[in-house]
Amino acid sequence: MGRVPCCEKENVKRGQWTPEEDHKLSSYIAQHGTRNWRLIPKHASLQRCGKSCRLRWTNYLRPDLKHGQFSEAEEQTIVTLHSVLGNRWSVIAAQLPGRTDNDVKNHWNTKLKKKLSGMGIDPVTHKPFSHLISEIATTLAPSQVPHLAEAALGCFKDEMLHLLTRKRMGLELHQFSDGTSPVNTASTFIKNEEKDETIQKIKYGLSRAIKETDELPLTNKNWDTTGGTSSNFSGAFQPDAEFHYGLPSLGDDGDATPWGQNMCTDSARITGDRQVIRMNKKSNNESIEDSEGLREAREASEIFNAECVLWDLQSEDLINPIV
DNA sequence: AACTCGACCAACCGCGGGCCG
DNA sequence: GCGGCCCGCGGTTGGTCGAGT
Repeated sequence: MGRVPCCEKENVKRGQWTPEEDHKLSSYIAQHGTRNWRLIPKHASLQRCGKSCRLRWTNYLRPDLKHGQFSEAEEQTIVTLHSVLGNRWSVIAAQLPGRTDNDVKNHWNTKLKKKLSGMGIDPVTHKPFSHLISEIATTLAPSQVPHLAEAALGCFKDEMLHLLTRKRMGLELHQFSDGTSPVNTASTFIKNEEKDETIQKIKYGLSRAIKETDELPLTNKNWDTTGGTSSNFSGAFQPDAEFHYGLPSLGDDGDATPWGQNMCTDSARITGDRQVIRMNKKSNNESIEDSEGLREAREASEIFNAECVLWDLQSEDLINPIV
């Protein structure tokens, strides 16, 4: 049995709200409150369904809403809470006065996810991508290991490019040690003609790293999963000096957090938001899950990651209690 | 100048839970 | 206990704008 529609679709206007409609709704709510959304459009002479009125009010017209840019503090709060709560946007928004769940969700999907990816952090688990690779690698059968490099290239391209360009970025970032954000992104430092070479280096380095790791005794294959937020993947990832890059210690000790720094890489910036999501889904489904055993690895990884978050969350920091 | 493409965000959709008769 | 209604939530879509070509 289908759900009963919230209103008759025929006589209901949809799409963008006009200033007149906004005014009608605001005036009505100012006088009568928001007791029954189904009746509000009728009483306010609006050809909208109650649901649309409720959304318009809660997401846009409410007088206590903030409409400007998210501050760095707000962004950090979102990321911190998301690492604990996941996509519970309403709970996260409750900690940010003047922000709606829709605001938070949109900001996350359009900005913060890419920001984290550009910093080499998986926005789902809030762990460095390299952590995930290392965990997957430790669970693979030797015959499966050769496929990891290719799969990882698809899934963690941003991370790899970030690692490979970090030296140059580091030089540039030092110029902004006063806390201001650098304008240029990592990609700025990669000339187009260098990219092919870079990818070849990634392939080579990753393959060698995996190969060497596979030859290690089992007890040495765990590349630090002790809960630190910096990754020791670089420890295994050093087939030669040129490939010895460490991840920054992102926010775990309260400093050196490159939060205000736009570290998105090319692939994160030039791809449309919806396409990013679809690409990620595709690569997850086709590259990782196609390889049996990798799925188990991912599940194990999720269990592991559930216990670790990037930023410690103190309950006294919260505005509203989280249930 | 025209076109394309990505970023952004408002709005929609459908589901689930709570309340009430 | 059941069904209908309302509301809140999270995922998704579509329109608009601006930058790049």
